[in-house]
Amino acid sequence: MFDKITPRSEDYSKWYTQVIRQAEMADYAPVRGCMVVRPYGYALWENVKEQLDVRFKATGHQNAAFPLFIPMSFIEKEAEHVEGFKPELAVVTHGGGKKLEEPLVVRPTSETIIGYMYSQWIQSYRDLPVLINQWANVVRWELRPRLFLRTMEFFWQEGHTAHATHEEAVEETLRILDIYTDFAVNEAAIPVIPGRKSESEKFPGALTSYTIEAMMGDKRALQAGTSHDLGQNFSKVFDIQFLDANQKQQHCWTTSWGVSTRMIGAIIMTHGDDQGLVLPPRLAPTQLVIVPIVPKNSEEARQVVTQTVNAISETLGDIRYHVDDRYEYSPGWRFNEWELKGVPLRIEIGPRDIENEQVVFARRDIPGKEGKSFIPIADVAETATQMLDTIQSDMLKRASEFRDANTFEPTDYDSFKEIVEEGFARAWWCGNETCEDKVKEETQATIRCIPTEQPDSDGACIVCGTKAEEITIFARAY
RNA sequence: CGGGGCGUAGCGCAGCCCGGCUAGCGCGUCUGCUUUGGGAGCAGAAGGUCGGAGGUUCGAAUCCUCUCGCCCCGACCA
Repeated sequence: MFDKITPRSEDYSKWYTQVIRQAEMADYAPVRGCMVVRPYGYALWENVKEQLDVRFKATGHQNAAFPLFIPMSFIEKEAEHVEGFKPELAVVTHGGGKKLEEPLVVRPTSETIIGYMYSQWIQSYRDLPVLINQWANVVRWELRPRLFLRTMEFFWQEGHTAHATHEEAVEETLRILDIYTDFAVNEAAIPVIPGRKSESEKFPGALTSYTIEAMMGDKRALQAGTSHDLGQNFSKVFDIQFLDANQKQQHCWTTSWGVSTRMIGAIIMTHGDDQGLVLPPRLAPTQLVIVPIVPKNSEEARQVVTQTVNAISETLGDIRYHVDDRYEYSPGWRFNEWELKGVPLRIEIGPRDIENEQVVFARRDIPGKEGKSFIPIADVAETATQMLDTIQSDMLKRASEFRDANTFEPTDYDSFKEIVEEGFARAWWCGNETCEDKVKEETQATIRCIPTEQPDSDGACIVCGTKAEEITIFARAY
């Protein structure tokens, strides 16, 4: 049933896979590169979905569903888009036993088919903006899959909007980036850096791509969400036009944005430790687990424990709790199981506690004795609610400190090259692609983003030394 | 596609180099008894087309040929 988990320091990648499988988040499917999201992993994903969905709806978006299949010719319409996605397409050539007239692409993303529909739905400036999101699965033929981070089929939300002006589209793109940042920081307890992608890293077909970048436990970067200003690139090839108030035909300005099941991977790698998962209380499927401890030879003691557990449970209100009364497993076994699964808070209740009218609280984010405390039975509900909040904010604090401690500001290229192996490098960049390529070639690090927040001053490019206007985050990425 | 590793019980592995009795071990499962405050103990039991095909041989998990699949590391990527 259980194996000792490989410590992160020994082999981070092994640790990651073992945690996912042993905590029953996901399993490998019989098809290469595909995964099965198991109930525990899916419950976490549902909480992610819910929190994002609430935010989308609060900003006027509606959900809809578009087809899984896209005519090949659609993908080929936008030059950069084809070039970017062609290598990773899954293509259906046969259907119903016959060769198809035109091959169908299994959607890798839906700008094209949604753009096609928008061209039919939008006639007038009065139809704008169109603000639609879809929760869907998409397929990209990845060469090197990794559970949650990069699977051939993955689940995500993709928002697609159309606007009358570029200003509005930019505003929308940045509004979503704010939503993603807010979600990552306040729900997932992941500190992220919002910013702009470089030309070479942007979405194929976009004018500008924005991203939130996070640092994982092995100090590598992970793109946790993206929001794209598509300009008029898609509206021109799909003919999404409207008549403005001055009776002039104009092309729409469109955006697209997405967060995927990769977010689960980000949560695992930001917070997990050598005991397993550590889930942020706000997203954890189970926030609190109660582990009753009973002696088998005393029916009476057993009943007292059960009654106390029941009484406490009734006071817990909105807390997502679970009582683990599998007495066939020893208490130690159950403790370890819930630690592996990352449940933020555990309550232990045995006869000894009941005598003292108290219970034991154990915080998942502080392993061992330091995370344990005795709480009077009467105060359980109130303390649990407070402690979950504390755990949530402590997790964010810890992750932020870790990131900051591993973010460096090198001043010359030699130290930059060393430092970028060890974490994030914040450095000036002249904006020139040759400098970007040189870094990539010599260090494997890429430009993760040009942060939205910039200092007032100018500087010298870390690579070529010429005048640079923007501070840039370089790092090795997933 | 290049480099590496692995397919033997539900899971993890040994056996293979050097062919030979009935294919082992650990975990899990089932039964019984004892246990329960950090992954319980004892006793018993069930569980196998050795990834697939072909070949060599009196005899193949083991040797040869072909084949399928998966994992890890690189190039591509949310």
